[in-house]
Amino acid sequence: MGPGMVSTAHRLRDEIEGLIVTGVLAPGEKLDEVQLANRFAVSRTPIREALQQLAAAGFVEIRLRRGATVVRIGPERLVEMFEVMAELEAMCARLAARRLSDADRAALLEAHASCRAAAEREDPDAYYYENERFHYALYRAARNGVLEEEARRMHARLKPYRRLQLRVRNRVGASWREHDGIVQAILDGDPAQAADRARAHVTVQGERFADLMASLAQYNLAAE
Amino acid sequence: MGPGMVSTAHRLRDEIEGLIVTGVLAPGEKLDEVQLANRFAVSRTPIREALQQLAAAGFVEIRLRRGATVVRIGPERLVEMFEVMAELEAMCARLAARRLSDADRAALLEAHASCRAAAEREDPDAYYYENERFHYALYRAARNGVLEEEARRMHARLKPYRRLQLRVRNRVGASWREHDGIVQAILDGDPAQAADRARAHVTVQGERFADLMASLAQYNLAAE
DNA sequence: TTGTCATTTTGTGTATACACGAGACTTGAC
DNA sequence: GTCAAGTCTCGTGTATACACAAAATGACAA
Repeated sequence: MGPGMVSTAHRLRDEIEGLIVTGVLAPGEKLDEVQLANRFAVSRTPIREALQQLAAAGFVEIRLRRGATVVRIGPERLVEMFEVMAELEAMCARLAARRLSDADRAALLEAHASCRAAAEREDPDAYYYENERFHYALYRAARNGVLEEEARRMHARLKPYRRLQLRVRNRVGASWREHDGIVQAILDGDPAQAADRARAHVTVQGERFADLMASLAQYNLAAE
Repeated sequence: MGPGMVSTAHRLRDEIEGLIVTGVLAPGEKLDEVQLANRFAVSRTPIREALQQLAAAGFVEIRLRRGATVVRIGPERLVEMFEVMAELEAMCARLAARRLSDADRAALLEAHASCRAAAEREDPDAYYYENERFHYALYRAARNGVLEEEARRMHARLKPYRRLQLRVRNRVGASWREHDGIVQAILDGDPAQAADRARAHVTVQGERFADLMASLAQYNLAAE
Protein backbone atom coordinates (compact mmCIF):
# COMPACT_ATOMS: atom_id res chain seq x y z
CA MET A 1 0.00 0.00 0.00
CA GLY A 2 1.19 3.47 -0.88
CA PRO A 3 1.59 6.49 1.34
CA GLY A 4 -1.68 8.01 0.19
CA MET A 5 -3.56 5.17 1.84
CA VAL A 6 -6.65 6.10 3.80
CA SER A 7 -9.00 4.10 5.96
CA THR A 8 -12.36 2.90 4.75
CA ALA A 9 -14.01 5.32 7.15
CA HIS A 10 -12.11 8.26 5.68
CA ARG A 11 -12.98 7.24 2.15
CA LEU A 12 -16.63 6.89 3.11
CA ARG A 13 -16.57 10.30 4.72
CA ASP A 14 -15.46 11.88 1.47
CA GLU A 15 -17.91 9.89 -0.61
CA ILE A 16 -20.90 10.68 1.57
CA GLU A 17 -19.88 14.32 1.80
CA GLY A 18 -19.82 14.37 -1.98
CA LEU A 19 -23.31 12.92 -2.13
CA ILE A 20 -24.53 15.61 0.24
CA VAL A 21 -22.77 18.49 -1.49
CA THR A 22 -24.10 17.49 -4.89
CA GLY A 23 -27.59 17.08 -3.51
CA VAL A 24 -27.87 13.34 -4.14
CA LEU A 25 -28.56 13.09 -0.44
CA ALA A 26 -31.08 15.85 0.13
CA PRO A 27 -31.29 18.12 3.18
CA GLY A 28 -33.43 16.51 5.86
CA GLU A 29 -32.89 13.03 4.48
CA LYS A 30 -32.46 10.21 6.96
CA LEU A 31 -29.17 8.34 6.72
CA ASP A 32 -29.79 4.73 7.66
CA GLU A 33 -26.58 3.09 8.81
CA VAL A 34 -27.44 -0.40 7.60
CA GLN A 35 -28.60 0.95 4.27
CA LEU A 36 -25.39 2.92 3.78
CA ALA A 37 -23.35 -0.10 4.89
CA ASN A 38 -25.00 -2.23 2.20
CA ARG A 39 -24.67 0.51 -0.39
CA PHE A 40 -20.92 0.73 0.14
CA ALA A 41 -20.44 -2.95 0.95
CA VAL A 42 -18.90 -2.37 4.37
CA SER A 43 -20.00 -2.87 7.94
CA ARG A 44 -21.73 -0.30 10.10
CA THR A 45 -18.55 0.54 11.99
CA PRO A 46 -16.77 2.68 9.38
CA ILE A 47 -20.11 4.14 8.33
CA ARG A 48 -20.66 5.37 11.86
CA GLU A 49 -17.19 6.91 11.97
CA ALA A 50 -17.82 8.69 8.70
CA LEU A 51 -21.12 10.03 10.00
CA GLN A 52 -19.44 11.23 13.19
CA GLN A 53 -16.92 13.17 11.14
CA LEU A 54 -19.61 14.60 8.91
CA ALA A 55 -21.52 15.70 12.00
CA ALA A 56 -18.41 17.44 13.32
CA ALA A 57 -17.97 19.16 9.96
CA GLY A 58 -21.56 20.36 10.02
CA PHE A 59 -22.98 18.27 7.19
CA VAL A 60 -25.18 15.93 9.18
CA GLU A 61 -26.95 16.06 12.51
CA ILE A 62 -26.91 13.09 14.86
CA ARG A 63 -29.54 12.80 17.55
CA LEU A 64 -29.29 10.22 20.30
CA ARG A 65 -30.97 6.97 19.25
CA ARG A 66 -32.52 8.72 16.27
CA GLY A 67 -29.71 8.46 13.80
CA ALA A 68 -28.20 10.89 11.36
CA THR A 69 -29.96 13.23 8.95
CA VAL A 70 -28.53 15.60 6.37
CA VAL A 71 -28.63 19.03 7.96
CA ARG A 72 -31.34 21.27 6.70
CA ILE A 73 -30.10 24.82 6.66
CA GLY A 74 -32.77 27.46 6.96
CA PRO A 75 -32.54 30.97 5.53
CA GLU A 76 -31.43 32.55 8.81
CA ARG A 77 -28.64 30.09 9.37
CA LEU A 78 -27.48 30.42 5.78
CA VAL A 79 -27.21 34.18 6.24
CA GLU A 80 -25.23 33.58 9.41
CA MET A 81 -22.86 31.24 7.61
CA PHE A 82 -22.24 33.77 4.86
CA GLU A 83 -21.69 36.47 7.46
CA VAL A 84 -18.95 34.41 9.10
CA MET A 85 -17.51 33.30 5.76
CA ALA A 86 -17.28 36.93 4.66
CA GLU A 87 -15.27 37.81 7.71
CA LEU A 88 -12.96 34.83 7.34
CA GLU A 89 -12.28 35.71 3.71
CA ALA A 90 -11.73 39.33 4.63
CA MET A 91 -9.19 38.26 7.23
CA CYS A 92 -7.43 36.03 4.70
CA ALA A 93 -7.27 38.86 2.17
CA ARG A 94 -6.02 41.33 4.76
CA LEU A 95 -3.24 39.03 5.92
CA ALA A 96 -2.38 38.04 2.36
CA ALA A 97 -1.90 41.70 1.46
CA ARG A 98 0.58 41.99 4.31
CA ARG A 99 2.42 38.71 3.97
CA LEU A 100 2.24 37.60 0.35
CA SER A 101 5.14 35.33 -0.48
CA ASP A 102 6.42 34.73 -4.01
CA ALA A 103 5.05 31.20 -4.08
CA ASP A 104 1.64 32.28 -2.81
CA ARG A 105 1.49 35.14 -5.31
CA ALA A 106 2.27 32.75 -8.14
CA ALA A 107 -0.42 30.29 -7.00
CA LEU A 108 -2.98 33.05 -6.56
CA LEU A 109 -2.32 34.57 -9.96
CA GLU A 110 -2.40 31.21 -11.67
CA ALA A 111 -5.76 30.32 -10.16
CA HIS A 112 -6.99 33.81 -10.99
CA ALA A 113 -5.97 33.35 -14.63
CA SER A 114 -7.71 29.97 -14.78
CA CYS A 115 -10.87 31.62 -13.45
CA ARG A 116 -10.62 34.23 -16.17
CA ALA A 117 -10.33 31.57 -18.84
CA ALA A 118 -13.36 29.73 -17.50
CA ALA A 119 -15.32 32.99 -17.23
CA GLU A 120 -14.49 33.94 -20.82
CA ARG A 121 -15.65 30.53 -21.99
CA GLU A 122 -18.80 31.19 -19.93
CA ASP A 123 -18.42 27.73 -18.44
CA PRO A 124 -20.02 27.74 -14.97
CA ASP A 125 -18.86 24.23 -14.08
CA ALA A 126 -15.25 24.99 -14.91
CA TYR A 127 -15.55 28.31 -13.12
CA TYR A 128 -16.95 26.56 -10.06
CA TYR A 129 -13.85 24.38 -9.92
CA GLU A 130 -11.32 27.13 -10.64
CA ASN A 131 -13.09 29.46 -8.22
CA GLU A 132 -12.48 26.92 -5.51
CA ARG A 133 -8.79 26.82 -6.36
CA PHE A 134 -8.67 30.61 -6.22
CA HIS A 135 -10.22 30.77 -2.80
CA TYR A 136 -7.99 28.00 -1.46
CA ALA A 137 -4.98 29.92 -2.77
CA LEU A 138 -6.26 33.00 -0.96
CA TYR A 139 -6.65 31.09 2.32
CA ARG A 140 -3.15 29.69 1.92
CA ALA A 141 -1.71 33.12 1.15
CA ALA A 142 -2.78 34.41 4.57
CA ARG A 143 0.06 32.33 6.05
CA ASN A 144 -2.01 31.19 9.00
CA GLY A 145 -2.66 27.45 9.06
CA VAL A 146 -5.48 27.65 11.59
CA LEU A 147 -7.26 30.33 9.59
CA GLU A 148 -6.78 28.30 6.44
CA GLU A 149 -8.43 25.27 8.04
CA GLU A 150 -11.35 27.28 9.38
CA ALA A 151 -11.89 29.00 6.05
CA ARG A 152 -11.83 25.70 4.18
CA ARG A 153 -14.26 24.17 6.66
CA MET A 154 -16.75 26.97 6.23
CA HIS A 155 -16.22 27.04 2.49
CA ALA A 156 -17.01 23.33 2.31
CA ARG A 157 -20.20 23.79 4.31
CA LEU A 158 -21.39 26.40 1.85
CA LYS A 159 -20.58 24.34 -1.22
CA PRO A 160 -24.11 23.06 -1.86
CA TYR A 161 -25.39 26.63 -1.99
CA ARG A 162 -22.51 28.22 -3.86
CA ARG A 163 -23.00 25.88 -6.78
CA LEU A 164 -26.51 27.20 -7.37
CA GLN A 165 -25.32 30.80 -7.27
CA LEU A 166 -23.11 30.58 -10.31
CA ARG A 167 -26.04 29.66 -12.51
CA VAL A 168 -27.43 33.13 -12.02
CA ARG A 169 -27.19 35.31 -15.10
CA ASN A 170 -23.85 37.11 -15.46
CA ARG A 171 -22.77 36.01 -12.02
CA VAL A 172 -19.60 34.34 -13.29
CA GLY A 173 -18.30 37.48 -14.96
CA ALA A 174 -19.16 39.63 -11.96
CA SER A 175 -17.46 37.12 -9.68
CA TRP A 176 -14.25 37.29 -11.66
CA ARG A 177 -14.18 41.07 -11.60
CA GLU A 178 -14.61 40.95 -7.83
CA HIS A 179 -11.74 38.48 -7.64
CA ASP A 180 -9.68 40.86 -9.72
CA GLY A 181 -10.32 43.70 -7.31
CA ILE A 182 -9.21 41.53 -4.40
CA VAL A 183 -6.07 40.45 -6.22
CA GLN A 184 -5.14 44.01 -7.14
CA ALA A 185 -5.54 45.18 -3.56
CA ILE A 186 -3.37 42.31 -2.34
CA LEU A 187 -0.69 43.01 -4.94
CA ASP A 188 -0.82 46.70 -4.00
CA GLY A 189 -0.23 45.68 -0.40
CA ASP A 190 -3.42 47.38 0.75
CA PRO A 191 -4.80 45.20 3.56
CA ALA A 192 -7.86 47.31 4.32
CA GLN A 193 -9.05 47.42 0.73
CA ALA A 194 -8.28 43.74 0.17
CA ALA A 195 -10.34 42.88 3.24
CA ASP A 196 -13.24 45.12 2.21
CA ARG A 197 -13.36 43.69 -1.28
CA ALA A 198 -13.15 40.08 -0.10
CA ARG A 199 -15.90 40.74 2.43
CA ALA A 200 -18.06 42.33 -0.22
CA HIS A 201 -17.41 39.46 -2.64
CA VAL A 202 -18.88 36.97 -0.18
CA THR A 203 -21.59 39.28 1.10
CA VAL A 204 -22.89 39.83 -2.41
CA GLN A 205 -23.54 36.12 -2.66
CA GLY A 206 -25.38 36.15 0.63
CA GLU A 207 -27.51 39.02 -0.55
CA ARG A 208 -28.58 37.22 -3.69
CA PHE A 209 -30.71 35.05 -1.51
CA ALA A 210 -34.06 36.68 -1.75
CA ASP A 211 -34.67 34.61 -4.88
CA LEU A 212 -32.59 31.62 -3.83
CA MET A 213 -34.51 31.40 -0.58
CA ALA A 214 -37.79 31.10 -2.39
CA SER A 215 -36.74 28.01 -4.30
CA LEU A 216 -34.81 26.66 -1.33
CA ALA A 217 -37.76 26.98 1.04
CA GLN A 218 -40.02 24.97 -1.21
CA TYR A 219 -37.19 22.51 -1.81
CA ASN A 220 -36.78 21.94 1.90
CA LEU A 221 -40.51 21.58 2.41
CA ALA A 222 -40.73 19.05 -0.37
CA ALA A 223 -37.95 16.96 1.14
CA GLU A 224 -39.81 16.44 4.40
CA MET B 1 -34.18 8.36 31.47
CA GLY B 2 -34.42 12.12 31.50
CA PRO B 3 -34.11 14.52 28.60
CA GLY B 4 -30.55 15.42 29.47
CA MET B 5 -29.47 11.90 28.63
CA VAL B 6 -26.29 11.55 26.63
CA SER B 7 -24.55 8.57 25.14
CA THR B 8 -21.51 6.97 26.72
CA ALA B 9 -19.42 8.23 23.82
CA HIS B 10 -20.54 11.81 24.41
CA ARG B 11 -19.83 11.61 28.11
CA LEU B 12 -16.38 10.17 27.39
CA ARG B 13 -15.70 12.95 24.94
CA ASP B 14 -16.33 15.54 27.63
CA GLU B 15 -14.33 13.66 30.24
CA ILE B 16 -11.31 13.13 28.02
CA GLU B 17 -11.47 16.72 26.83
CA GLY B 18 -11.40 17.77 30.46
CA LEU B 19 -8.33 15.64 31.08
CA ILE B 20 -6.60 17.27 28.12
CA VAL B 21 -7.60 20.82 29.00
CA THR B 22 -6.43 20.45 32.59
CA GLY B 23 -3.17 18.90 31.47
CA VAL B 24 -3.73 15.49 33.07
CA LEU B 25 -3.24 14.15 29.59
CA ALA B 26 -0.17 15.99 28.39
CA PRO B 27 0.46 17.29 24.85
CA GLY B 28 2.07 14.60 22.74
CA GLU B 29 0.80 11.82 24.97
CA LYS B 30 -0.34 8.62 23.29
CA LEU B 31 -3.96 7.70 23.91
CA ASP B 32 -4.23 3.93 23.96
CA GLU B 33 -7.77 2.82 23.20
CA VAL B 34 -7.68 -0.33 25.30
CA GLN B 35 -6.14 1.54 28.20
CA LEU B 36 -8.81 4.25 28.05
CA ALA B 37 -11.50 1.59 27.71
CA ASN B 38 -10.29 -0.08 30.90
CA ARG B 39 -9.92 3.25 32.69
CA PHE B 40 -13.54 4.18 32.00
CA ALA B 41 -14.87 0.62 32.17
CA VAL B 42 -16.36 0.65 28.69
CA SER B 43 -15.52 -1.03 25.39
CA ARG B 44 -13.32 0.44 22.71
CA THR B 45 -16.27 1.44 20.56
CA PRO B 46 -17.43 4.56 22.45
CA ILE B 47 -13.80 5.42 23.18
CA ARG B 48 -13.09 5.52 19.47
CA GLU B 49 -16.12 7.72 18.84
CA ALA B 50 -14.99 10.10 21.56
CA LEU B 51 -11.51 10.27 20.06
CA GLN B 52 -12.97 10.95 16.63
CA GLN B 53 -14.91 13.88 18.01
CA LEU B 54 -11.89 15.18 19.88
CA ALA B 55 -9.88 14.97 16.67
CA ALA B 56 -12.53 16.98 14.84
CA ALA B 57 -12.46 19.56 17.62
CA GLY B 58 -8.69 19.83 17.37
CA PHE B 59 -7.71 18.30 20.71
CA VAL B 60 -6.17 15.09 19.43
CA GLU B 61 -4.54 13.92 16.25
CA ILE B 62 -5.32 10.54 14.76
CA ARG B 63 -2.93 8.96 12.31
CA LEU B 64 -3.84 5.88 10.33
CA ARG B 65 -2.91 2.74 12.25
CA ARG B 66 -0.91 4.79 14.71
CA GLY B 67 -3.64 5.82 17.07
CA ALA B 68 -4.46 9.09 18.75
CA THR B 69 -2.15 11.52 20.52
CA VAL B 70 -2.92 14.72 22.35
CA VAL B 71 -2.07 17.52 19.94
CA ARG B 72 1.15 19.31 20.66
CA ILE B 73 0.76 22.93 19.74
CA GLY B 74 3.97 24.71 18.86
CA PRO B 75 4.57 28.43 19.34
CA GLU B 76 3.78 29.33 15.73
CA ARG B 77 0.49 27.51 15.74
CA LEU B 78 -0.48 29.01 19.06
CA VAL B 79 0.12 32.47 17.66
CA GLU B 80 -2.04 31.55 14.68
CA MET B 81 -4.84 30.38 16.95
CA PHE B 82 -4.77 33.60 18.93
CA GLU B 83 -4.76 35.59 15.71
CA VAL B 84 -7.96 33.84 14.58
CA MET B 85 -9.51 34.02 18.03
CA ALA B 86 -8.86 37.75 18.16
CA GLU B 87 -10.71 38.25 14.92
CA LEU B 88 -13.64 36.07 15.98
CA GLU B 89 -13.98 38.00 19.23
CA ALA B 90 -13.71 41.28 17.38
CA MET B 91 -16.51 40.19 15.08
CA CYS B 92 -18.65 39.16 18.05
CA ALA B 93 -18.10 42.51 19.74
CA ARG B 94 -18.82 44.43 16.56
CA LEU B 95 -22.08 42.61 15.95
CA ALA B 96 -23.04 42.81 19.62
CA ALA B 97 -22.63 46.58 19.52
CA ARG B 98 -25.08 46.66 16.63
CA ARG B 99 -27.60 44.11 17.75
CA LEU B 100 -27.57 43.98 21.54
CA SER B 101 -30.90 42.73 22.86
CA ASP B 102 -32.17 43.37 26.37
CA ALA B 103 -31.64 39.78 27.40
CA ASP B 104 -28.12 39.68 26.00
CA ARG B 105 -27.23 42.97 27.67
CA ALA B 106 -28.45 41.63 31.00
CA ALA B 107 -26.43 38.42 30.62
CA LEU B 108 -23.32 40.30 29.55
CA LEU B 109 -23.52 42.77 32.43
CA GLU B 110 -24.16 40.04 34.96
CA ALA B 111 -21.13 38.05 33.81
CA HIS B 112 -19.11 41.26 33.76
CA ALA B 113 -20.10 42.01 37.35
CA SER B 114 -19.17 38.47 38.42
CA CYS B 115 -15.77 38.95 36.82
CA ARG B 116 -15.32 42.17 38.75
CA ALA B 117 -16.15 40.44 42.02
CA ALA B 118 -13.64 37.67 41.30
CA ALA B 119 -11.01 40.20 40.24
CA GLU B 120 -11.48 42.22 43.42
CA ARG B 121 -11.09 39.07 45.48
CA GLU B 122 -7.95 38.43 43.42
CA ASP B 123 -9.17 34.88 42.86
CA PRO B 124 -7.70 33.61 39.54
CA ASP B 125 -9.66 30.36 39.57
CA ALA B 126 -12.97 32.11 40.08
CA TYR B 127 -11.98 34.70 37.50
CA TYR B 128 -11.12 31.94 35.03
CA TYR B 129 -14.63 30.56 35.37
CA GLU B 130 -16.44 33.92 35.29
CA ASN B 131 -14.26 35.07 32.40
CA GLU B 132 -15.52 32.12 30.42
CA ARG B 133 -19.11 33.09 31.16
CA PHE B 134 -18.36 36.63 30.04
CA HIS B 135 -16.92 35.53 26.74
CA TYR B 136 -19.76 33.11 26.09
CA ALA B 137 -22.21 35.93 26.77
CA LEU B 138 -20.32 38.06 24.26
CA TYR B 139 -20.48 35.33 21.62
CA ARG B 140 -24.18 34.93 22.23
CA ALA B 141 -24.79 38.66 22.05
CA ALA B 142 -23.56 38.74 18.46
CA ARG B 143 -26.83 37.04 17.48
CA ASN B 144 -25.17 34.73 15.00
CA GLY B 145 -25.40 31.08 15.92
CA VAL B 146 -22.70 29.95 13.52
CA LEU B 147 -20.29 32.57 14.80
CA GLU B 148 -21.13 31.59 18.36
CA GLU B 149 -20.26 27.97 17.65
CA GLU B 150 -16.99 28.83 15.93
CA ALA B 151 -15.98 31.19 18.71
CA ARG B 152 -16.73 28.60 21.37
CA ARG B 153 -14.79 25.96 19.45
CA MET B 154 -11.71 28.12 19.21
CA HIS B 155 -12.10 29.29 22.79
CA ALA B 156 -12.17 25.66 23.94
CA ARG B 157 -9.03 24.85 21.99
CA LEU B 158 -7.20 27.67 23.72
CA LYS B 159 -8.37 26.74 27.20
CA PRO B 160 -5.20 24.88 28.24
CA TYR B 161 -3.12 27.97 27.50
CA ARG B 162 -5.49 30.62 28.79
CA ARG B 163 -5.48 29.08 32.24
CA LEU B 164 -1.75 29.64 32.60
CA GLN B 165 -2.08 33.26 31.51
CA LEU B 166 -4.19 34.37 34.42
CA ARG B 167 -1.47 33.41 36.88
CA VAL B 168 0.65 36.23 35.54
CA ARG B 169 1.00 39.13 37.97
CA ASN B 170 -1.82 41.68 37.74
CA ARG B 171 -3.22 39.97 34.67
CA VAL B 172 -6.66 39.47 36.22
CA GLY B 173 -7.13 43.15 36.99
CA ALA B 174 -5.90 44.18 33.55
CA SER B 175 -8.21 41.63 31.96
CA TRP B 176 -11.24 43.04 33.73
CA ARG B 177 -10.44 46.60 32.67
CA GLU B 178 -10.17 45.40 29.09
CA HIS B 179 -13.54 43.69 29.45
CA ASP B 180 -14.93 46.94 30.77
CA GLY B 181 -13.73 48.81 27.73
CA ILE B 182 -15.39 46.29 25.45
CA VAL B 183 -18.65 46.45 27.40
CA GLN B 184 -18.72 50.25 27.32
CA ALA B 185 -18.16 50.33 23.58
CA ILE B 186 -20.96 47.83 23.07
CA LEU B 187 -23.34 49.77 25.33
CA ASP B 188 -22.41 52.94 23.46
CA GLY B 189 -23.32 51.19 20.22
CA ASP B 190 -19.85 51.75 18.79
CA PRO B 191 -19.09 48.66 16.66
CA ALA B 192 -15.65 49.74 15.50
CA GLN B 193 -14.38 50.51 18.96
CA ALA B 194 -15.93 47.38 20.43
CA ALA B 195 -14.21 45.31 17.76
CA ASP B 196 -10.86 47.00 18.26
CA ARG B 197 -10.96 46.55 22.01
CA ALA B 198 -12.02 42.91 21.80
CA ARG B 199 -9.28 42.23 19.29
CA ALA B 200 -6.71 43.92 21.49
CA HIS B 201 -7.93 41.98 24.54
CA VAL B 202 -7.17 38.68 22.87
CA THR B 203 -4.04 39.88 21.13
CA VAL B 204 -2.54 41.02 24.42
CA GLN B 205 -2.75 37.45 25.63
CA GLY B 206 -1.05 36.22 22.51
CA GLU B 207 1.73 38.73 22.97
CA ARG B 208 2.47 37.61 26.50
CA PHE B 209 3.95 34.49 25.02
CA ALA B 210 7.59 35.31 24.98
CA ASP B 211 7.74 34.09 28.55
CA LEU B 212 5.03 31.46 28.26
CA MET B 213 6.76 29.97 25.24
CA ALA B 214 9.94 29.45 27.20
CA SER B 215 8.23 27.28 29.81
CA LEU B 216 6.00 25.65 27.21
CA ALA B 217 8.90 24.66 24.99
CA GLN B 218 10.68 22.85 27.78
CA TYR B 219 7.35 21.35 28.84
CA ASN B 220 6.75 19.91 25.40
CA LEU B 221 10.28 18.59 25.15
CA ALA B 222 9.97 16.89 28.51
CA ALA B 223 6.74 15.20 27.48
CA GLU B 224 8.29 13.41 24.55
C1' DT C 1 29.13 -2.62 19.36
C1' DT C 2 26.16 -1.51 15.72
C1' DG C 3 23.24 -2.33 12.03
C1' DT C 4 20.06 -5.31 9.47
C1' DC C 5 16.63 -8.61 8.88
C1' DA C 6 13.23 -12.14 10.52
C1' DT C 7 9.84 -12.89 13.98
C1' DT C 8 6.70 -11.80 17.40
C1' DT C 9 3.75 -8.78 19.60
C1' DT C 10 0.79 -5.14 20.05
C1' DG C 11 -2.79 -2.06 18.84
C1' DT C 12 -5.65 -0.23 15.35
C1' DG C 13 -9.35 -0.96 11.67
C1' DT C 14 -13.33 -3.48 10.49
C1' DA C 15 -16.88 -6.96 11.11
C1' DT C 16 -20.28 -9.12 13.82
C1' DA C 17 -23.20 -9.85 17.91
C1' DC C 18 -26.07 -8.31 21.45
C1' DA C 19 -28.95 -4.76 24.32
C1' DC C 20 -32.31 -1.51 24.56
C1' DG C 21 -35.11 2.61 23.56
C1' DA C 22 -38.02 5.14 20.07
C1' DG C 23 -41.52 4.87 16.94
C1' DA C 24 -44.93 2.09 14.44
C1' DC C 25 -48.61 -0.75 14.81
C1' DT C 26 -52.50 -3.21 16.93
C1' DT C 27 -56.18 -3.47 19.70
C1' DG C 28 -59.90 -1.95 22.19
C1' DA C 29 -62.79 1.58 24.49
C1' DC C 30 -65.74 5.45 23.87
C1' DG D 1 -64.27 7.23 13.65
C1' DT D 2 -61.00 8.80 16.98
C1' DC D 3 -57.94 8.25 20.49
C1' DA D 4 -55.34 5.78 24.23
C1' DA D 5 -52.72 1.92 25.99
C1' DG D 6 -50.03 -2.03 25.13
C1' DT D 7 -47.08 -4.73 22.04
C1' DC D 8 -43.76 -5.34 18.47
C1' DT D 9 -40.36 -4.05 15.26
C1' DC D 10 -36.55 -1.75 13.83
C1' DG D 11 -32.40 0.92 14.24
C1' DT D 12 -29.10 2.76 17.07
C1' DG D 13 -25.57 2.25 20.95
C1' DT D 14 -22.26 -0.72 22.89
C1' DA D 15 -19.62 -4.93 23.34
C1' DT D 16 -16.89 -8.47 21.42
C1' DA D 17 -14.35 -10.93 17.75
C1' DC D 18 -11.31 -11.09 14.05
C1' DA D 19 -7.79 -9.25 10.41
C1' DC D 20 -3.77 -7.10 9.50
C1' DA D 21 -0.24 -3.36 9.51
C1' DA D 22 3.32 -1.29 12.31
C1' DA D 23 6.26 -1.24 16.10
C1' DA D 24 9.08 -4.01 19.19
C1' DT D 25 12.09 -7.74 19.91
C1' DG D 26 15.80 -10.62 19.16
C1' DA D 27 19.14 -13.17 16.32
C1' DC D 28 22.92 -12.75 13.58
C1' DA D 29 26.51 -10.58 10.74
C1' DA D 30 29.87 -6.94 10.01
